[in-house]
Amino acid sequence: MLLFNHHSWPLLDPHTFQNLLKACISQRNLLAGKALHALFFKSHNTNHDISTYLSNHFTILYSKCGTLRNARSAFDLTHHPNVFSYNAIINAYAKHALTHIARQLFDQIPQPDLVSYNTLISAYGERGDAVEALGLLREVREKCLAIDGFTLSGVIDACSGRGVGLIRQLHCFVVMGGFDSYASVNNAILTSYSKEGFLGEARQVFHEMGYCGRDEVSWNSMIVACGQHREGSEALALFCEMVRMGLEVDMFTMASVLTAFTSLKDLAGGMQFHAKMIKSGFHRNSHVGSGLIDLYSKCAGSMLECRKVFEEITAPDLVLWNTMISGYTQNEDLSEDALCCFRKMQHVGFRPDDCSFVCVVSACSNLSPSVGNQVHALAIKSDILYNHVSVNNALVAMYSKCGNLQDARKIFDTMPEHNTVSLNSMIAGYAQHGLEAESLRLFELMLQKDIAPNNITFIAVLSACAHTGKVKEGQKYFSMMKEKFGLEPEAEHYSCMIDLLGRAGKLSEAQRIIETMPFNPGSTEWAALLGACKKHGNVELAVKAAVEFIRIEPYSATPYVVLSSMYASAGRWEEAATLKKLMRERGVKKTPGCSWIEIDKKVHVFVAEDTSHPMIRKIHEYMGEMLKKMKQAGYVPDIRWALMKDEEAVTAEEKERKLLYHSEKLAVAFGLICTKEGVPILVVKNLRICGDCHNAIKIISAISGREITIRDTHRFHCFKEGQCSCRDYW
DNA sequence: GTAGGGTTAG
Repeated sequence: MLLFNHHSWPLLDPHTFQNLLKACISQRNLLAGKALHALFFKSHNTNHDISTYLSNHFTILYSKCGTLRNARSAFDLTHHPNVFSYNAIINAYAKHALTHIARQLFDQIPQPDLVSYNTLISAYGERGDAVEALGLLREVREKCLAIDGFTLSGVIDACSGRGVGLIRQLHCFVVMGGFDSYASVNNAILTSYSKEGFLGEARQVFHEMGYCGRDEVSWNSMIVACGQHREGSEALALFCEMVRMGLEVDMFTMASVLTAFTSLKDLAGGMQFHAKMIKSGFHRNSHVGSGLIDLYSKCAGSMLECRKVFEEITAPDLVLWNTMISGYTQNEDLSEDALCCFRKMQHVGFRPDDCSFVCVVSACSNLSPSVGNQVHALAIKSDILYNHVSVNNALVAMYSKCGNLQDARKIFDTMPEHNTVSLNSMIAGYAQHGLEAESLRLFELMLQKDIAPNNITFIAVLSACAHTGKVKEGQKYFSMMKEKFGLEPEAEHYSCMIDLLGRAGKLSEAQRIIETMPFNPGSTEWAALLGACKKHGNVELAVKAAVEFIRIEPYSATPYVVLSSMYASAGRWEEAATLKKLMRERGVKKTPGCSWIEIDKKVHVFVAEDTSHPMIRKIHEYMGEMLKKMKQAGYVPDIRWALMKDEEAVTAEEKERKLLYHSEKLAVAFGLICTKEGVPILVVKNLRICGDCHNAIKIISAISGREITIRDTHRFHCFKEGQCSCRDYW
């Protein structure tokens, strides 16, 4: 665009120079801008006004082009920075998530104008800091500056995710102030309603905008809202309408449509759409690519496909990398790959942002605790914890999943502020560890502090009640959900209620829930009922639950295994054998039990009766000795838990020996051998802990004087001085 | 000189 050379500079009059710089700014032409900057230094321009004008505009240029360092030095060289260049540099810091520096600069502006306020509000909006954003809004009003659409969309964005009540208030404010004709404001309101789980309200905003009041962003936002609420066909209908109306369809639209397919788990539809996009070249776009990667990782579980998509992208951006990391994270077996991807991303020059950390930290929940510590250290070094509640939340969840409730609480107590997710993570952490009193106390605190609970909060609260048999409380919270907070219970809440009632022995009430719930019950609900039947020995209801379970998930071993062991316990051997035969014929395979433990940053894996570990002889010897002591302390092996192949005729002694070599016992024994007196032990298991192991480890904890924690697929069992944190209610 | 639409935690 700029054809000149520096020799022509003396001939370039200041106004032409100004115009050229303006052109650089509007076209974001960094290269030409830098050339102009070099000329500016050589020019020794004596006109003070023009010189000031130009200095200010160089700050704006660099800020817009995203080169923060250049922007800062241009800003520092400006003797009289005007409000324009202040605003530009504040925005640049905000875009780099350096809100505290943005704030410092804002405080230096002699007379901040509305744009200054808007810029800072949107910076707080980006990090969801409602308190600061609302404070600034108040200031704007006190100064009698006229609020505009930018102000409000920033404030709404900041308040998004803090409960629908706040959004309703803001919506009211918008209508009263006559801002409901601003597309941007309506778009922000629409999105906030959707994020809070209120699709109806989002839809209403969209409809009230009318065709003339909408812009492309409105359509895209509504498509995303539908996708998030699994209204995929509505999303697609909107997309078709957009095309029919001749509206511009861009990368955002494409990405939005993809979220609809993903939420519907409609892989085939998504793939067709992918094919169409290949024809139009959209598939090379990073925005669209992240939608595609999300689709393939969530619906196909195929990271291979994701990698193919990734390789097609012309200019991968940070979001694309984050989506890849998140894809690996969602697949528990690929947590290591998530970590690799995180490293690679940094290697090619991307600085991980809050999202990257959130994804990688949650992958660490499936890895050894020391990896989590390392990533935590990196987060501290990257200075990301101060600014991002989300990363702190992920750390709380990671530490509690890794069995380290103390560190989880430490982070929770030191984080700069709490939001709904923070409370959810901590409440769920306590619930998983069987500390329901702490869980419920925190929930009450949440209500006192006016932090709005959401669907996830209630899952944690209800599961805390279920884990400890607090039926009445559970029922109270279940009805509170809808009555007090307008939250519609989802399938998972019904599962919790079935679990709560079932475990407490109220089987018919649990059955009634499953029969009357407003969805078709899935395998989770039947599994909860089946588990309850096993606990309370109701074979007839168990058969019904198992049949339904198998109908939904024909290849899951759970219903077969549970039901056959129930038959065996009831002495109904023939039926137990028939079931096992059926299982074989149908090719249903039982997942082998497997436990792991980390010693000196190395993970040791044990499979039941596995003899491949180099120290296995020593472990067996140790267990033999331990068994003697255990028996003296009153341990009676519960051979019902020794699941044998039906054709094997086995003696009680053989069964006892098999029990002794269950994976969790081997891992615990290994831990006891390899660590010093008094060091707590953490073992992770891929299935639920077996009843005999539960009993045995209680006794081992007393004999060895150690704290032993087992994390199974349902919860934590923390054994100490002969007792388990679950108080045997599991 | 400033916004709202793609990825993320429980």
